[in-house]
Amino acid sequence: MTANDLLTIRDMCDAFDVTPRTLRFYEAKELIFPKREGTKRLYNRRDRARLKLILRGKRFGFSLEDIRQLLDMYDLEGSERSQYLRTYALAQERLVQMEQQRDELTEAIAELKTELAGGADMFQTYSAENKTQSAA
Amino acid sequence: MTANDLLTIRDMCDAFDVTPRTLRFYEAKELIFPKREGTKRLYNRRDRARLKLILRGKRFGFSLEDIRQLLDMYDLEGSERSQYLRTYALAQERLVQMEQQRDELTEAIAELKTELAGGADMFQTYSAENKTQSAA
DNA sequence: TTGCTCCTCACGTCACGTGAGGTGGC
DNA sequence: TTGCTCCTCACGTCACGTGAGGTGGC
Repeated sequence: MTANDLLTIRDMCDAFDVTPRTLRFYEAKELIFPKREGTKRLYNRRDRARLKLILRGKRFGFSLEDIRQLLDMYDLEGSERSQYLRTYALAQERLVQMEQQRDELTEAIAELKTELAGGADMFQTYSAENKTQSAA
Repeated sequence: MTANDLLTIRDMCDAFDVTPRTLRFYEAKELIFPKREGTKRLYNRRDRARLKLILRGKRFGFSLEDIRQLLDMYDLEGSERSQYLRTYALAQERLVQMEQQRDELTEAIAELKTELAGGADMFQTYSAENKTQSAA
């Protein structure tokens, strides 16, 4: 089972493209629990699975606290059904927020493009008003 | 010139949908400079123009420090040409970043939708792996 | 006197970044 | 002994939120 060997913090950083500080921070927030060999951290297959989910949750915009609770829920292995419903509801909420965020971004992009294309810059109006006022 | 009358902090909050704390924060960061009547702040037409630009800059994803520098540039009214080029360059950079951000969001949305549609939840894989490991 | 709005600290939040200073094993 | 990697505080960052405690004018 070579897939279960232990990785150092450096290995983890290279594999998941995160900093050591990030891994230590997630541990302080009780999201991952690597073993220790003396003072050094060692990450096994389970730690890697958790980190993968953490990073995925982040991409969806969940807070670390939300992610921790979801992870804990599944560790307890309580009622599968209620867990599923809770996760589903949270995911739905997030989806709506993400779509709204995307729409706002799309709008802002269009706005900025229009200004750039028009040869106008962001502060044209302000600059003009400023002069009008000075002249008044 | 009724457009130049002075607004209280409350008026400003209502007009721009921000909190008093936000206005005081922007002032501490030297982005706006309302007059004082005793201890109370009073915002004139120019303060309003600046706030409008600040909020617009934020929508484009500029940091408050970036916005402050852009605002200062136009207050100095130096070389119009160089100012324009600088603003244009910054806007171009931001546009690229915004489009990238939008693409990432769009991807994440699609991913989350797929999972929700498949009846799978975010943690299905983890839950399954966890059991496999327990059983091993 | 009571309420309301305004004010100034100043600590808290979120997800880390960034030194400072120290240890372990090749 | 020198280097490299790892470690633990602990303060800094960004854009505010959130009380605590106090003042002014109707």
